[in-house]
Amino acid sequence: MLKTIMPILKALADENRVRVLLALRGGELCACQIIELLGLAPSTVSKHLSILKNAGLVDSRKDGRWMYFELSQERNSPAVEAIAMIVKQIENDEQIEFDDKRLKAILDIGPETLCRRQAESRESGEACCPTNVNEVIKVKVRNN
Amino acid sequence: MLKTIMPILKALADENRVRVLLALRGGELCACQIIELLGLAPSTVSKHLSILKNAGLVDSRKDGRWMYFELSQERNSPAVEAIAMIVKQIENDEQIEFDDKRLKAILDIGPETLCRRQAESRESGEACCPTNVNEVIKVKVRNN
DNA sequence: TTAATATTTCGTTATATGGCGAAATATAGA
DNA sequence: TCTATATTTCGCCATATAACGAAATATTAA
Repeated sequence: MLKTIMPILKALADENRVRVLLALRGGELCACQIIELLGLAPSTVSKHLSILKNAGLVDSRKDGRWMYFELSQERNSPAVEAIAMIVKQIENDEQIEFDDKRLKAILDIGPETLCRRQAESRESGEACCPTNVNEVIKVKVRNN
Repeated sequence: MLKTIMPILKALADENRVRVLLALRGGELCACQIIELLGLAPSTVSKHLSILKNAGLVDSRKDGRWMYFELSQERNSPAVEAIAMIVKQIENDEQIEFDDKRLKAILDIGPETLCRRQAESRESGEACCPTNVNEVIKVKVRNN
């Protein structure tokens, strides 16, 4: 049905949302972990996650103060088919490999420490670390 | 690669462009036939077609004054995989069945007659016939 | 060559979308 | 209960996008 697949296709039309879906390949993530991965404001990431959820691409569960998101598990749904199609095409992508590495580091910290650090950096007004390959390249160029 | 699939995903995020892709299931179509199907201005449709082409979703060939568009035939390309995913999910859609019926009628006319009629209706300022199911429903409601 | 015409390009406008910060909400812990 | 805090909602702004009509382009036919 067009009416069900259009929200899915619209949700997939943003690079940051696609990065979220691919980050969730390895299993569920807490909102603060996704915020850290993308390096965007919490309110922005929350909006992205609600778009993914409304399209049926992700499910969420609440655990105390933390919200966890995972890829939709609904078998043969248009959403799951769409995710599979993207995952199949995304091999050897520089940005995604970069995300995967950062994600490992983020997962090592654990949500509590991560959230505390995020709160500190917000208060101090410090810039976030680069979260996509282009930014890294820019930083490199600037340092030359 | 994100850099190649993002243009594809962005191209798919518009309902009119998805309708074009599905209309092309049955084989190539002339620009004027697609214009008639969507009921949009030629310049608008031309833009949609260039977006589909730049994303690798359709190919085009020129035959005199006519431009023909067809689904990309590149085996195992991300674009073709994406189209296959959509076609698989789109069974029994009201809008698409409606488009398929209109398309048959449009194909019966032939490009020459069709283009002449389009030129006439542009000069006279006449409204196009409804080209999506919602418009048909609206017209019905208005006539009650 | 000139006129007609199918399509594209360009400029404009209205709406949609992505981003942020501030405020609201909900929950854990003191 | 009161405070801290993880997330969402809201309001705003800047940019992106879809639509149109007019003008440009390319090709056929006279």
